[in-house]
Amino acid sequence: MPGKRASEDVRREQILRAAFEVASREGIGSLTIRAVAAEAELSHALVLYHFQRKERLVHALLDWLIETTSVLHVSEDVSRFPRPLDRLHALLQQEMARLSHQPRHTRLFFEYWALGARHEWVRTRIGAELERYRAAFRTIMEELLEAEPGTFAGVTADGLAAVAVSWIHGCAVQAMVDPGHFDTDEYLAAVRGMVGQLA
Amino acid sequence: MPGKRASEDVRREQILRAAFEVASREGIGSLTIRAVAAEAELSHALVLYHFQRKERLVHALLDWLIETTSVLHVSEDVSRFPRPLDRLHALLQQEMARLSHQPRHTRLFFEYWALGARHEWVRTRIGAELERYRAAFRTIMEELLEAEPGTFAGVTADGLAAVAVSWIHGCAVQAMVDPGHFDTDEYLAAVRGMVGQLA
DNA sequence: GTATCTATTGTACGTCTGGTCAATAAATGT
DNA sequence: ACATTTATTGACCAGACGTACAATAGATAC
Repeated sequence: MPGKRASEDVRREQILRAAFEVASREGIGSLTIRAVAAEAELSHALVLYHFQRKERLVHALLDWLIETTSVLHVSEDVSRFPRPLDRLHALLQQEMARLSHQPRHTRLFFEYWALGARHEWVRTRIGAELERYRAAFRTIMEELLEAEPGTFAGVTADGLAAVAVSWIHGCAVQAMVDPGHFDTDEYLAAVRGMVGQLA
Repeated sequence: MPGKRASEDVRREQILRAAFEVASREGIGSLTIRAVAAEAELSHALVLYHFQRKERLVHALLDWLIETTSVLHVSEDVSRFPRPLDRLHALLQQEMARLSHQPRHTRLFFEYWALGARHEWVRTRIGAELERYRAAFRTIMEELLEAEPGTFAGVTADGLAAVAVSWIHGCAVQAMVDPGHFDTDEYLAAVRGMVGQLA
């Protein structure tokens, strides 16, 4: 009674895509082996054949999510600004836009983050990814500190990077809470007002 | 075989406390009627007797969570500052400290927020609470705009309030991601640097 | 004291879950 | 051509789940 065959890689990818569909549509809590199998139009025994235990599927989905989410990248649009402050500005805008344009990825990432409270593997995996994210901001923050030493007395590049990451997350939450009212430009206008010298 | 009796109010409160313990310890996904009953040392049938369906228990827990979480309050410590900018500063610090001192409430609230993506009742309930939160910030933002009209050209009090709420959320996420490194004062020092004129 | 009400319990049912396993057929090697 | 490997499946299991319900005992009314 077996159906058509496929290579290990192809099958795993197919199953992970189905898992993403289920998880982002119905939540990680409703991510069951049978639901994934139904989404992929396979038997649930086959899902277990490729992933052994549910836990491994959940972990593999987090890896897949991180890999397929477009990572933070200091593009040319950002790096062409001569002033570090303008580069930071552009980078923040880019990241706000990116997170609000990949709402399903972002939301699922937040769900995994919540899951991390009770599962160490998830917590460390997400912690590592956030550290990478923070490190990307740290570079631009070091340039900022060097360019305007007087303005940031007693503040480290690490501290600024953490604030930037925190800002992005708060922005992402806001965009998902109130997607109708959320507008990147309007949001940045408020930021400009609050942070003054960036304007 | 029935055990000791209690009034409706006392029993409901007891069950809701047990539900909070279970939900904050093991997550909303693991919030089962039987687990709540075991936590409260009652039969699971009694939990259903008082809440009819699981869905109603989940809703009642969200109400309980919102009611028992210390709400945003402009205390005297905040309102005694003459300059609106200093009041905003103090209010942000107060809220950052509050959220990081009620980590279980805050985390559970975020879990409900994630749940809201798929359950309309949860979404509207949380939306209403966030609106209340935003409204509390709006007052101080209006005073800020009046005091320093030049600095905030084209920015509305609503926009500033949304930014403030977003900031608090980002801060809360950061505090939970990295509770060891998180320090309110250090965080605010970075904020002062970024927002310049607040210092 | 007796009857009524109601908070509480044990039990039972049907469903869904993660996981195991033997059977099967497609692919591969020889 | 035949033997071996392996991807795939349906059937099955034990446990947990939400929910329903009759039975029971504490409280209250009369």
